[in-house]
Amino acid sequence: MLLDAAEQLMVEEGYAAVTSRRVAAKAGLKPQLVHYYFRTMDDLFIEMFRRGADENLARVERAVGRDGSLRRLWQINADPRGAAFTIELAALANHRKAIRAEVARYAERFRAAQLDAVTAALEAHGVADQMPPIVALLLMTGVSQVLALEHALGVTAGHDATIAYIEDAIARLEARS
Amino acid sequence: MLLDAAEQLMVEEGYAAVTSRRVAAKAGLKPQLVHYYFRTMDDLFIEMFRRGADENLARVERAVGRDGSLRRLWQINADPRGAAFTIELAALANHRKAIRAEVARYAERFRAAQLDAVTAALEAHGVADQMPPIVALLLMTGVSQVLALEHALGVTAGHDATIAYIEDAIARLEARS
DNA sequence: GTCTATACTTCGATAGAC
DNA sequence: GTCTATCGAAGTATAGAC
Repeated sequence: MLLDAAEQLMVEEGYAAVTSRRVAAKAGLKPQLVHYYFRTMDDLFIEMFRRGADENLARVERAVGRDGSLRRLWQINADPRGAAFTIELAALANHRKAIRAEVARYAERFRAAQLDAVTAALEAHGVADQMPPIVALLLMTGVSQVLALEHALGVTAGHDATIAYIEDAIARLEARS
Repeated sequence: MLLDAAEQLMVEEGYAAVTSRRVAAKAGLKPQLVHYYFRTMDDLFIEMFRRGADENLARVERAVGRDGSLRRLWQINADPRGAAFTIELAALANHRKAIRAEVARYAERFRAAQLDAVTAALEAHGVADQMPPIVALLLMTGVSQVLALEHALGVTAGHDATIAYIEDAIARLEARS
């Protein structure tokens, strides 16, 4: 309950709103219980992140295990849920070193899980020599990230055209084989 | 002096560290002067953002005015300075609506300034029909953003390959005409 | 324009009863 | 495991002297 409350607070009002008092209030508990279960707020942040990261990683690995197509990978990356979560997390990691180490470790695992699928897909379509899989993955990650960030800001010019372009490119690639 | 102090604090320790007491201390002044000059902390944040945004926009417009090549645009976007600033700003905009409106307005002006240059460059190379300029711009923005964010986290796998790929792609495009 | 003084709120964290 | 009580620090903001 406390972790749920903390996650919700962070997405809705930013990491600065994740205080022992407010987290406890949202969970209907007393602030002291936050310290009872997590001792410090840093501990709570780390637990909150780990829980979400593990879920997300498992979700990607399951999806890729069933269907490692570029289309499927793009769908996973393009999912705008959690954009606010990602942004807050990046900001938080920027100046809490315990969080930063945790996020960096996760980012590498996440990247590796996706890279295998991208490599296999590009090789299957016979274009792995034209673009290194890691480059394709970073391009895909980057564009989905900027779309999510701008969407959160309310700036969406060119988004539909970009999504259409990428989906068309994937379709053309898949039609080759 | 207060705006400099605020900007530095935000980049180094996050927006939560930008308090009247700390900003004043860094500037060698009393906290009350922050309120004398900006009344509220929201006002300070907005002033701080406007100053940086105007500088940045002018810098891009100057550069594009002199040399609107894709190479030049990529260099501007790939500049990792201000990555931490961007991340904190996005997080801040996420939950302070006064800031959010300001950031959104700026994002649109910034995008427009670059779009003109990308459009002209793609047309000059005769490839504007293959990829809409707005798509090229969003791809470029996205990849430079993800590179900056990961760099801040200390995750840099594939970065060199991606930069090399993009620079090579630009070189091949420019060699056509 | 800068200072002292101050009101009021919220924060993290702990002690100790039950 | 949950409670009451509490400490000390830090936050925003204002009033008023100089």
